[in-house]
Amino acid sequence: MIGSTLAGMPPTADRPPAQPTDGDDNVFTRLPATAWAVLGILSFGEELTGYEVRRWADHILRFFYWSPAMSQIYSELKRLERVGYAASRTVTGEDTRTKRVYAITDAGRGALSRWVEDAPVEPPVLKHGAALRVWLGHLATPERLREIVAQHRDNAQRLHEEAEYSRRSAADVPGWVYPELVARWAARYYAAERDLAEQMLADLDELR
Amino acid sequence: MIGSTLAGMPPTADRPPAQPTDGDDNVFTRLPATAWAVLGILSFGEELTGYEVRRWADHILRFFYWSPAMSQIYSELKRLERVGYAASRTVTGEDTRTKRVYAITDAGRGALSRWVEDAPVEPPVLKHGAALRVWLGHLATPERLREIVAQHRDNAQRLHEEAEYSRRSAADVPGWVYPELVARWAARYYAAERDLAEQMLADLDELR
DNA sequence: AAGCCATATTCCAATTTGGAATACCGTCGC
DNA sequence: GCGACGGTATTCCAAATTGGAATATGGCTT
Repeated sequence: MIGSTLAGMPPTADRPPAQPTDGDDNVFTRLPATAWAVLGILSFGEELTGYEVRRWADHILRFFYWSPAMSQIYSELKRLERVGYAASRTVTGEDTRTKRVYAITDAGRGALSRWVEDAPVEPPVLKHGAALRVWLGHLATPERLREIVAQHRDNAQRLHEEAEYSRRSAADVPGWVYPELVARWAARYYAAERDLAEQMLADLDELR
Repeated sequence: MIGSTLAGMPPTADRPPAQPTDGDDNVFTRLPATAWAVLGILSFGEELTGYEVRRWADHILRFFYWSPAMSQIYSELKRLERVGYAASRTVTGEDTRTKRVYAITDAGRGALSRWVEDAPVEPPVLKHGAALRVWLGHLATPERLREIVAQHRDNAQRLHEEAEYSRRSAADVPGWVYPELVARWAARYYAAERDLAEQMLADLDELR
């Protein structure tokens, strides 16, 4: 028993529990991608309220990254301020109600740059409900299956158009080459998604 | 004040808080998609341990839905058993160690069928780290940006091949038409993803 | 003035994730 | 036959993340 507890022990016993890893990055740079996304919105230079950050995310980010939860945006902003990557001040116009606006700091810009440059390239996270349900096709009627895929195709088409619209808006703003580029990518992505759905429909029809 | 509390009240006040909605589905059918995914794996008929469920997920599901966390699989299995959609028994071969295997129940199959048939078609959830970073291209060197996208392209190519392999395996199993169909879809999806990355690279080059 | 919509923020309960920890078993080399 | 290693099997815990309700306030209509 004593032998086994000693021998079976993985080599964790001699490590400190928290493990601040390399000297390069301190604890603060270990932020979830969502934090970087929020900071990224701020990196375009404007002072924004949490509400406005959300709208930006709704306009552009949603095509390729995460649909925002209000609560999370606000908590991320607080965290970013806590680690010094963002600074906030309250704005109190006399007739407008007081609100808190956030801006990126130099430290924040530096850290964000480092993240963009250095973070490992991870495969995208995909949760494709329509595909999941076709996978379970043996439990549904062929008609319903078609409907699901057709509706997904229509969703993709709509998103394609919205991304295209977003691309055109970005094209008007000087210095927004990269947002425009990504919007173009997104437009193509959703067009592909639509075509894939169409092919899936054809495959489903062939099954009968 | 009294007037406002009455008038400003959204129409929630007269509803019971839990809201079991329609007579059709009871509280139990309100499960997260992950639960349905796990139940879906069981719906192919075999008795599986949590560990085996995970391997199935790794083989097929990961291409279009969620990469599994062990802990979650086990807790989902427990929940599925609690609501009567799965049943478990312990297996104790004399030389093998005891383990717990789960199987889908009739109630589970019925509920899963209803979910596949009736659940609303929601747009896929996408978290595309590479796109996020290109969007922040103004903070990185063009070289590094290229590297990120190129690496993403290679990832996509690899996933394309793996999905293709998965498709071929599924083709051998009788009754796996739908898994095969979805694997084919996944293979195409990752091929498209690879091509989109290639186009993005071309766009990046044009920028200079 | 009432009602509604957009702005702005907070709170809470779940869900979901990631990963460490803990076993046990087979086998391969020695 | 024993020690190391890798695959099987499960549990636990701390965070991260989500969704949505709740709470305001200002501005615009009607």
